[in-house]
Amino acid sequence: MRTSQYLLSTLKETPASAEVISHQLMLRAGLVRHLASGLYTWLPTGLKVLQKVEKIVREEMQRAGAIEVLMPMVQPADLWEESGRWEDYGPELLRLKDRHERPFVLGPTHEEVITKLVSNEISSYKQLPLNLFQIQTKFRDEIRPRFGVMRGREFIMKDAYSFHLSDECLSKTYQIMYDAYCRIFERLGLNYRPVLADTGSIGGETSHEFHVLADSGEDDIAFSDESDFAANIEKAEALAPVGERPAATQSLTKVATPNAKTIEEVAKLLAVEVQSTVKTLLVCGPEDEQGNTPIVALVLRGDHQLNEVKAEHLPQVATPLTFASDQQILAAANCSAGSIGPINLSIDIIVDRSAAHLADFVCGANEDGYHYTGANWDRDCSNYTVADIRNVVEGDPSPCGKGKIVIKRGIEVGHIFQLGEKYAKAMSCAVLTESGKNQTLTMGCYGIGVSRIVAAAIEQNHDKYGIKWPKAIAPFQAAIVPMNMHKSARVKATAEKLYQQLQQAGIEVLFDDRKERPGVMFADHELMGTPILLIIGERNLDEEKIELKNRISGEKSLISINEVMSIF
RNA sequence: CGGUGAUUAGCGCAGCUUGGUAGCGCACUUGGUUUGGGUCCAAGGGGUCGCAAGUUCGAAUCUUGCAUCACCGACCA
Repeated sequence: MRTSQYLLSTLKETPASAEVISHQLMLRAGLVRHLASGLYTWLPTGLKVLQKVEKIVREEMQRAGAIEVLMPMVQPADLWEESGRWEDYGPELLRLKDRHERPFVLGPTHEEVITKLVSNEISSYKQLPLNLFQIQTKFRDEIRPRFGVMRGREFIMKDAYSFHLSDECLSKTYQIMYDAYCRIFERLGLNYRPVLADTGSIGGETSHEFHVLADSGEDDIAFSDESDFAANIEKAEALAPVGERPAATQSLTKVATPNAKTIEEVAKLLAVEVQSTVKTLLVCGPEDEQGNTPIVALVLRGDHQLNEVKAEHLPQVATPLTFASDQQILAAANCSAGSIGPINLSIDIIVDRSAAHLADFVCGANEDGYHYTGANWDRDCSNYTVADIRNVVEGDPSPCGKGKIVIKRGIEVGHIFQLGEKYAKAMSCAVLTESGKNQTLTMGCYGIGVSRIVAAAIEQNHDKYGIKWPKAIAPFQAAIVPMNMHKSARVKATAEKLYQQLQQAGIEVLFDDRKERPGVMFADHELMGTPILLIIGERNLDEEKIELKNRISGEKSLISINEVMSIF
């Protein structure tokens, strides 16, 4: 490709709306352009990268035995009513009507369509197991699209769905997909980790996320510093403190804490450690038959944070987690937020394992402006249950039993689930078994955020000059950068000849034939992250040499023109 | 959805307080200059100032409404 016939579209200035580095560089290097909130056009260079990612994903999926299909992005609403997700999915599901006023959705995912397809096409156990995948545009009407293509509303995803007669068979395919995902991210050249994950609204038991490690990631991942353990913080278990709870030594005392509302203020006022206080959060429980919403108290140690996902798994807590309103707090605790405590509270009380291990702690007195000191479980408050409802923090013992927790940020680029029968049951996806019995299938589903990978790769591979693409996904393998070609016939002839040679060898090379100053060319190619620059100048031509510059290592070397082909 | 802020040339911004010919830098075009790290000089093209209504002789500027975009959003018990 010659730059004179290409759309480079590099920018010197960073558009103001780009927050994270990958978004800024994708705009500056001419990979994408913003169209509307969460919607992006892929320019030629960006599309090349996207297609390389797709190619690797496709090859590895095929190698793992999955077969490619392509399903519509627009899907009839009745499919979603059949699965129950028309109600469950919420406003992220974009709903629309055709000219006949028939309701449709823009597919945020394709469980319904694939399950329908398989239930129509497959009727015998002999046709199983089956693993189908597609690379398709998805649409999710995100509350808050951000970070460019990292969290866009429209995005490209590889999604695969496997169908089985037994859970053993599903587990086997799940493991094959797990291994395939590892190969994919290795081939992409990314620093990634598989981590244990919550199955979320999709349901099912076993689930792993694949994260690219980067400070700008939106997820917190808990690692063990001594083992391979890694889990999304949503899922990482906080173990109960070891040993017996210390005995009570203080008596319960009500103290005035005027204007001290936050844990920090109360702890400071009473001159105690934040760790020896508890905070009490009031949340809504599931509605009963009369339409009343019970209020539930969640008690945490003062320095800990509530884990919403863990809380939502409790039967007493409504999903999605909803905090009690000021009126509900007043009705349930007879005080305002800031003075709530578990003692003499006549609602369900769920205490985190760490908070339940405290003795002589400080808590709200359910009276505005007062707290208790010297509070003790069982003696002062006995009507409670204990559960794991907090986020793990750095230094906690790892739930695997080895080492301590370390927390890093990650970008979720893959997620694999064992779905079970949820969709197969709802959509009557069954086959006849060997014994002639009708049996509902069990399913797995496996996603990779293809467009997000492009952004994640940049987050992990850049410097102050621009992108440093991993070799496997660089838009061009090399660029020819001639110095003052329009003045030097020798430089021009050498560049043209080299361009021919590289092209004939099937190497993707960008020939910078613009009449630009060297600095402009260097800056553009470094911004675009081309791994190898072939710099041709009068300076080295007498020795029949050109200069080689490696974008990743920054190394420069001289190489004989005849040897150029050998480096690819 | 709530809070905050923004919207003026392709991009980054000034002008608005105090209403009166719409500006700067980058990018773009032309000519010259320079040529191994984002040259310099000169001339030029490009705008219904987000949309609508109002106030006014006159609105980018004041008022109201709407739209779009961005940032923040249990963390408080």
